[in-house]
Amino acid sequence: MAVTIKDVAREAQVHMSTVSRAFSMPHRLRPETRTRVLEAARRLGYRPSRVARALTTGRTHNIGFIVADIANPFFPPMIKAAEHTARARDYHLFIADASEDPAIEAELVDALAKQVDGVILCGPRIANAKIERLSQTIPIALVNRKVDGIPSVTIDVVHGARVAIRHLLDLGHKKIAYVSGPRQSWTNSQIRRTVTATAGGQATVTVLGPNTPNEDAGLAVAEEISRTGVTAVLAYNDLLAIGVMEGLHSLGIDVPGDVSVIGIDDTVLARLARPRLTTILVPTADAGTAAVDLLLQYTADDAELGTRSAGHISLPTKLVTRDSTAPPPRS
Amino acid sequence: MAVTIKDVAREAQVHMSTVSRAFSMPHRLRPETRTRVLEAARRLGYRPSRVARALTTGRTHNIGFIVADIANPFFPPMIKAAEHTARARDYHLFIADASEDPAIEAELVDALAKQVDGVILCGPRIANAKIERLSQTIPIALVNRKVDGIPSVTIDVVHGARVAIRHLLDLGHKKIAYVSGPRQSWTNSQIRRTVTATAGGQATVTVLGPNTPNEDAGLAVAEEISRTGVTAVLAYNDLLAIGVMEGLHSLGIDVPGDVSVIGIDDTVLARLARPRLTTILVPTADAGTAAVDLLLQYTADDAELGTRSAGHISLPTKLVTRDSTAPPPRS
DNA sequence: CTCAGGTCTGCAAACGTTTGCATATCAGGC
DNA sequence: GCCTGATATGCAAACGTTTGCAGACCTGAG
Repeated sequence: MAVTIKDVAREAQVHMSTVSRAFSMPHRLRPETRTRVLEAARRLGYRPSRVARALTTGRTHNIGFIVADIANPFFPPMIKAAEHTARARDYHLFIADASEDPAIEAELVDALAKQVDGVILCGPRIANAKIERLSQTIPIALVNRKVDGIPSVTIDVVHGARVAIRHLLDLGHKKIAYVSGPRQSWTNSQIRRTVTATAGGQATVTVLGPNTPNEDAGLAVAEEISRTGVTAVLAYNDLLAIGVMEGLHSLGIDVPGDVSVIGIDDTVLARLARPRLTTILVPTADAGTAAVDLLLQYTADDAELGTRSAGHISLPTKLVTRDSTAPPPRS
Repeated sequence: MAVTIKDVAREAQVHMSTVSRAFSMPHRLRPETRTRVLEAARRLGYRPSRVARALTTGRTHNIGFIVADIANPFFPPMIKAAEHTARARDYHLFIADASEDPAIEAELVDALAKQVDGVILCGPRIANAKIERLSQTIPIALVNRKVDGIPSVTIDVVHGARVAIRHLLDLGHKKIAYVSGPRQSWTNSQIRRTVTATAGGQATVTVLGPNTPNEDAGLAVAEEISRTGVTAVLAYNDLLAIGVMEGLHSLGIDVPGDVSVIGIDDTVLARLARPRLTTILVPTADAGTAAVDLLLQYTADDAELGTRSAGHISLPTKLVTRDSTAPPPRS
């Protein structure tokens, strides 16, 4: 039914293989033949079947993109950027949502493996060992996780967290809470460590969590925050931070008058929330683009010869000061 | 390198075809043989190649999902729901972002056509005629557009808009503006028509636009709003509404004191914005699920026999009253 | 014991490409 | 006019499945 290479061959009075070459190695054809073929193809509306092509070449020109939660506003800009760069390189993107579940995530990699040239794991929740095992099967690139020998783009959240905490210290806060994210998140442990290290002797740090990184969890943790008596909160992401703000508000606690709140990611929400959320800007779109390029470069290297070079890119962060932070109340 | 059906056949001492049948028609095998094959497959970690399978069966078990703008918070919940239901039916989802551009959208359908069983167009920007033409090539399902003979899920935005306008009329507004969305949006024209019809003689309606449905466009249109002297605004979506609110705010115009604002979609943003945005709830996740099911049902019908039944589903909307609407100022 | 009918499994073609190899064509040097 | 060496195109196998067809085997009835 669909028009195949054979139809074009007949139309252009050449062999299939010539048609094939007209697309994949045009310079090997006599100009005259080439245009005749291309013309015939155009007339018939021929599009090569990527499926058939994949079967012989072993390259699907597809990429799998697995995220922890599509609905988390952190991801869409990244997905969008990744899709655009992939398309510019003539690749298509499979997308899959792992629902913050390591088992689903691993299963998705396996399920996709046979029809993609590589997989990008965004904010993976699976263990390093498992990632290493999976990457023997299929090229993998990582966002927000660093594993030796595997291409990855990380975000310099250590710097971000340090700046955030310094900002709070400068304002005079002595009791700070870190509202932790998911246990399996690499970013989360990076932040936690940085927070305590940076606060040093200058402030006490309470860690609350782990939490699912959404607004509801933030709401739920607000009560605990009020009990600890801290005057400032850094949250794993904007969603949690916003939940915390709502929660505190409904407890009659003023932000930033009584408690300062800082988020991470600088999603759309941060600008919209009231008070406008002070947060750490994370270049998610750049991360998406970089991940695709890193993966493609990795797959282009010759695996047989073991010449694969796992690139690594680190993206900068910066503090965006808005209205949710202020000096602690004097008491 | 990857383990194929042949390896399993050798391991289980049967012919390839038997292995194939062990997966696709297990009941046709002697139980003993079946378990022997399945066991061998498990031991070798065999996964059938969807690519090869697609070549013979003509079914890829993939769906293309094309949206106008991934970063628009209207879409992620829909994508998420679509991906989950697709997966539950053993399908994978290609995602593509058309950047609000009809030409790109059409090109994406063509590009994807050869490796999917069908395409879902969300908020298509292409003309009906073009959609009809494309759907001869490949099964298409529509979200937020209705075309004869093509499965679609629409959202009862007519009801939503009517209720929104009545709400404004009830509050006593006499001069209302509709901040229009993209020209090619079907939803947009539905709303515009409903707004003027509902306002009837009770209020004057000014239409502002068309606009790209994002915050910046809303911001830009605020000035024009203040010039028209309207006391209430309905916007094509939450993004525009929020932009409008910001814009009005920076012009020193109070919402809802001076001007009431209503959005559409009830995205996360609506709850977060200050004042909290009155808006029309749209069940996006349901739409995603329904679209996948409609499409699969449509592709399952036998095209040769012309027995395809294009299902149509309409989803209800409702008004969510928050803080951005109030009676007009008495002057 | 034979044979019909059913159940199970092997055989090989087909799906739409790509690609190494073989063949045909051609230009140019002698 | 013949040979050499490109250059251009055809040929056919291969990629990993599925599936219609056919052969092998078995059961039970006559």
